[in-house]
Amino acid sequence: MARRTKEEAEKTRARVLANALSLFAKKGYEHTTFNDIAARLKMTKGAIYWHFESKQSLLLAIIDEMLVKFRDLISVLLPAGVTTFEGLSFPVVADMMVRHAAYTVGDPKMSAFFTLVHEQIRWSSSSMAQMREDLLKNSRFGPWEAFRVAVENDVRNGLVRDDVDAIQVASSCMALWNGLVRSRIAGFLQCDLEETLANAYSSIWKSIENKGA
Amino acid sequence: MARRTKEEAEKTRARVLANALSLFAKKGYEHTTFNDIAARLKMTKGAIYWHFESKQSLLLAIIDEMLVKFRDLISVLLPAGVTTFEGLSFPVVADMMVRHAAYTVGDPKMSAFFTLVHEQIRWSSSSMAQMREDLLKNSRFGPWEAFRVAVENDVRNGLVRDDVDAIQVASSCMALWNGLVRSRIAGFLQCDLEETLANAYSSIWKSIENKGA
DNA sequence: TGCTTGACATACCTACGGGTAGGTATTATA
DNA sequence: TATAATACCTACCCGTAGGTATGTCAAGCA
Repeated sequence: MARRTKEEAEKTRARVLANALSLFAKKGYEHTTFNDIAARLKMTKGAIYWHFESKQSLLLAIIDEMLVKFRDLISVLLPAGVTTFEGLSFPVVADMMVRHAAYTVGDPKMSAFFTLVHEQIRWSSSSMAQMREDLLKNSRFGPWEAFRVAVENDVRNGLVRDDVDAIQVASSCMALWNGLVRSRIAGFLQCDLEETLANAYSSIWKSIENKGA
Repeated sequence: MARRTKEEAEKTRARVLANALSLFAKKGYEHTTFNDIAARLKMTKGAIYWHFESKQSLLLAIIDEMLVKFRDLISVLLPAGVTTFEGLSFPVVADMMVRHAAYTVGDPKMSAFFTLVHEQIRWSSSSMAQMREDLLKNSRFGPWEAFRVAVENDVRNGLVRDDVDAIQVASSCMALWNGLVRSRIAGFLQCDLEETLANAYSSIWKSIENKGA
């Protein structure tokens, strides 16, 4: 076989990205070789090296692609007309995060990405330092900040008691989210994700809301 | 150097176990070589192979050792005179798990083990299947079951509303525990672990307790 | 005292995985 | 239509890590 047309090549690149994500998520980043990916695509290692200069740059391309998808999803989840997390109230953010969880486990690419990032990459490796930073900013701090800001807003507006620590609440909410989504994707969760998460967030809300107001 | 006495050899074995755990937790199981461990102990690879027939059997020995420690800890955490989880109430189990968390992050070996198990081992590998099973039974299902049984007891005794789903509550409690302890060990947690976990469990308790009783 | 065995050290084998050099046929381009 | 760039394939290099075979010397025992 020989040279393909430009759009065919673009398709090939996309197939490499998709199949690499799926394999990385299933077998682990370090235990997936270019030969594995190539075999699945009925191609050779060299072909992949033509599209991506190194294994790490392939991973980076996957992450970049998914972060775009991630940001798109966030903006879809925001209430109509709203473009930032600023000014939202806790129940709104909580509801967003419940739908976020539902979408994440429902979309194969998203749940593969979640698995990849949370279970199949050794972030402690020094070569991953930069990537780790980027991801941390985008995917972890985003929602965490949203919860924190929401609680702070609610305290200011008298909706939440002023002895409540926003950082504690945000940390708990994210721990719940990550923990439940993880168990769900790993197949351990014995109950309904959306319902469980919504109930848990509702418990937290009831315990922090200012009932005097 | 040549042959050591029997007790010296036993000490050597223990040092291998301790240093391997520490290195596995820091660099990852697969990225720690026998040479790494040996170098730290000022020994050679061959010496380690004398004590452990393979890398996996070394890991297994570490896990076995820590699971014993784990079980000891559980029995220490149980109220005086109590030997099983049966018959306990939710607040008691929650308090145990808060202290469990505090102990885990406070003990270097325990937190290294937690990191190893949760972040530095690719459980999806087929060779890990058996080990995964064992661990699942011991460390994950244990506390989860404790929470579930406690809620069921409380429902039976009228302490908790009978529309509460014990499985949902147990899953949320474990997600919180794992998520918060993880962030804490990874250095992300911006608030006090014990206080945050206790507050979160308290929120859950308030939302499920039978206030009519 | 002498032989065996235990507790290592040394040197090696082998497989594998990331990456590269060079070829090749096609396709875009002038 | 000649030429260059493209989209791959084939064959290879090389470092590394798990594992092994063998050497060595003191401890322990008869």
